[in-house]
Amino acid sequence: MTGSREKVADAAPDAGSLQLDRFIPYRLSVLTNTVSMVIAGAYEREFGLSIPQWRVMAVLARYPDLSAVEVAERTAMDKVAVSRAIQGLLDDKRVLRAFDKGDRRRSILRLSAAGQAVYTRVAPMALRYEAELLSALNPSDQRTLDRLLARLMEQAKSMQAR
Amino acid sequence: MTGSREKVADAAPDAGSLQLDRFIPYRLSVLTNTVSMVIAGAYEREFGLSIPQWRVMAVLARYPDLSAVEVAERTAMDKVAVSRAIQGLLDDKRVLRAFDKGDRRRSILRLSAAGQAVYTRVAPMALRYEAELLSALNPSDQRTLDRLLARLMEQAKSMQAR
DNA sequence: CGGATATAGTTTCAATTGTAACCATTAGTT
DNA sequence: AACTAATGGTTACAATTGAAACTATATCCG
Repeated sequence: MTGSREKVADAAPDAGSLQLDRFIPYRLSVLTNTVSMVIAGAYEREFGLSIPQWRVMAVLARYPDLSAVEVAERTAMDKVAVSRAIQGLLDDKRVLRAFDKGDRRRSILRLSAAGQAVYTRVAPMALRYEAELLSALNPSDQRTLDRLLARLMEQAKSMQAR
Repeated sequence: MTGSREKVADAAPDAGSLQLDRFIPYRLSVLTNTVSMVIAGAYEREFGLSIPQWRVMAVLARYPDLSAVEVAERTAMDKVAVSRAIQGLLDDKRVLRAFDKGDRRRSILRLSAAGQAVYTRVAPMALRYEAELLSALNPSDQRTLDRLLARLMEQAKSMQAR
């Protein structure tokens, strides 16, 4: 019925045959946005935390006394984003800041008691969301995902380097 | 050596043990951002196209004569983003807009000849980037990725629904 | 018909984000 | 010491994005 003659019809011939909903970068983007919105909504609702703030708290919980640039490295955020997240956390008294004796530019950051308290509640929630997402995959596929993400990240970084 | 007593040490005990760089939503986000930046930079540099504009063109190439909301559905963008992308494409004369006879609210969008010409150059470039990214995986892993993304997207949508 | 409701799309305004410029301090060089 | 360059961090400004309000048209229902 459909294709006996040429010149389009309904499904266009298409340069190199690209279909958006099969295009991996697009699918990654949609997936990430959906996941982020779900989780960010919960952080915000329950704790008044933005995603950047959450990331900063997560690294400070595990590695206290980092400087802002060290936080930036470990969160894949730029230093401006880190500065802003920290400012908010300082305002909310969830982070304490000191400055290095030997190098007075360098800040030394850690969670306050209040920050710790918040963190011990956010972290399990984050892990539950992750677990719920991954529950769509069996354990073997979960390990595979882990591996594929690592490889893709490597490759993406090398593409970025050029 | 390390763990015979409790109460911290250097690597914090951590609520439920969360490590940011092992946290899937974070890794997805970093991967997506990296990939998007690489590709968006190329679209912008070579064609003056934003990612939203590129998405709109991709669906119109394949499905001409959609309305703006139909474009929105097929690009996972909201109607404001679509409206703005289309405005830019109209300004650049890469998209033509007519209005439905029977329902004059409804627009009917398609690529102009110039838009088609651009598209036939962008699409192969997009596919090359995708191929380069995926070249980090063997064919079997590529199929697996496809499957896992589909499952995760399903699950993310169902989480969002609540 | 006339009034409420819904839909397509745009505009407006606020919040978020990115880039560049900017202090302050430290390190290197002569 | 004095000058330059580099580093840590913040600020300022522009661009992007999101949410809500708005216009126009169409539909529903009495």
